[in-house]
Amino acid sequence: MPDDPAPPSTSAPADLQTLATLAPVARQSVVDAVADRLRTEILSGRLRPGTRLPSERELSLALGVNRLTLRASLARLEAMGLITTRHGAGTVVASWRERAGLEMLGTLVKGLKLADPAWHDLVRSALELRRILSVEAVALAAERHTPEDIDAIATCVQVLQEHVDDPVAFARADLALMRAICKAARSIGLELFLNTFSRWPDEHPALVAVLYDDTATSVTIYPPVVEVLKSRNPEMARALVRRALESLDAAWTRRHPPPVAESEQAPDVRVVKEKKEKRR
Amino acid sequence: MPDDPAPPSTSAPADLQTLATLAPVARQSVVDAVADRLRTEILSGRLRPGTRLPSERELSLALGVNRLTLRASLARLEAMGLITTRHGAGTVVASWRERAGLEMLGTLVKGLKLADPAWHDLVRSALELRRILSVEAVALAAERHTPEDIDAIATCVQVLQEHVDDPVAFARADLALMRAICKAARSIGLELFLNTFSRWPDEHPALVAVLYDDTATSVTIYPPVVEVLKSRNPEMARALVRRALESLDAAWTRRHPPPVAESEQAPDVRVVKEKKEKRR
DNA sequence: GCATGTCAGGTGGTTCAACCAGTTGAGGAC
DNA sequence: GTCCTCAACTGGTTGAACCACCTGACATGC
Repeated sequence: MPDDPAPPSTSAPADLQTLATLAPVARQSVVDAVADRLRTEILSGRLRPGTRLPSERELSLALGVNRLTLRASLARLEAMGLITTRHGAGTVVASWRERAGLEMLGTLVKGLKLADPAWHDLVRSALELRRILSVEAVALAAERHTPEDIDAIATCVQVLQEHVDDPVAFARADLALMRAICKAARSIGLELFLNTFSRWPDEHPALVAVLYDDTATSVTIYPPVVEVLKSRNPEMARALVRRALESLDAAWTRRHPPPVAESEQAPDVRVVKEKKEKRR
Repeated sequence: MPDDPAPPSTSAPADLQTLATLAPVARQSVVDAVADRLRTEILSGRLRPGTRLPSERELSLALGVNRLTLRASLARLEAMGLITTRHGAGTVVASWRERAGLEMLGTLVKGLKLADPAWHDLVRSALELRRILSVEAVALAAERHTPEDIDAIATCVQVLQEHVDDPVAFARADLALMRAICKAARSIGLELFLNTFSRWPDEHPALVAVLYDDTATSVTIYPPVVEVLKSRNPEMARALVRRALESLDAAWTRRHPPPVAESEQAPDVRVVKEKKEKRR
């Protein structure tokens, strides 16, 4: 290993800097590996919706794993809404655009390169969702919050300001703040919605780093939000947050322009044309 | 069986009416049964977040199923974000309010009675989410739609008007319309968001019937929406849809007033007090 | 000719017993 | 006291076997 960056060869523990930089070892169970493999095949479009998978016995043989292990992978894919299994009938690839949940958004983005126009479309979509969630959560919180809620939110804002230097930590703090606002909005639905994004700092740190690449500007919008919450005026809150986030998102788009200007829609996300009303 | 409603005893096939009324037999696999059982225990609060489950060997013995069957159930619960397993360490109940996805909303509602204040809170939350989704989807669609989108949407509206008499069919058509609008909005995120609700007619028909209990009024709001879409004015679209849905939701709340007026927040959804910032 | 019932072969679902692999904490060596 | 070792847990994986279910081809009856 000639070019490795100085592995500590002493018996003394490595310094903190090294430890912090050290990415956690990517350990993947067999089940994970198989599930990832099949997931990629489906999301990339190589396995089209409606395609029938080989039987579990064949597939397990082909992949070199035990049938029960394969079954665990398939169960995971089914929970994600990527396949449908029927006892005695077989397993078919489902239409993920119609069945998968929001958590698929992060997975989809991860599977694409930065240069891909589809990547940009997905990230734009994610930003839109965040904007929608934030605007409405603040509006509802403006109506329903208690003094305790305001305290919790103010604390979160303070924590946030301490992490301007680290995008991922900033994102985590931002999401903690959003949770406090959703709690103040008294909406379990919004909280569950938020949960989808809460996992992003852990599961997609690279993506989060790109999204929060201007924490210095982001951090300026929060104090006014706290103030407008106190005013208990949902309309004013809505307008303020919308304006702030639209300006943030516009700045982000300027920093990350779509790779191909002339293509109006992403050509690489396979939109499977299907007969409408194929109900049930 | 003395009071059964006239089971057809002739050899001739039953009339269509009877067949249509016949609910599909509720078949549940062992894995489903075990997963449901544990899910209920967790969502009801009898198994608190942080509680460590018995080992798989013990639990499978106690439930009278094979360990592999139990494992399949546990895998399902983990996918739902209700538990966390660590190789060698054990399985602990997770905090579903911080981990579960949006699809848990329907499950939560299903587990409660209509008389429960918590039921009302959850349904209100669901209505809020639908309103948010619809308003923003229409606003984005107003900016980005093509003539083909308008055609598809108009067709959906037509289908919708044919199902005013059947709440569940109406809901299905309403969701098909929403999908068309989300497609016009060019937002995969909104589509995935919508997918959570798309399963409701199949998975929670009773709930859907309660939500869509005034299809006659609902159906009147759609033609203006199509018109405002054509205008390509997102602000006007936003305002129109918001006003329409707020009025619909208010009427629904008048028809279904919260069971206990004085309790400000639902006491029955166990809000587990946890130390903040228990990060990672 | 056509509708109906039967059944073999293939599918996913479940069980069994055994072993592999990671975590934890008590206890011993220093 | 600190550190290492290791036994005794935990979940993860395997193989073979059997059960439950669906499908389509085929025989049967009208």
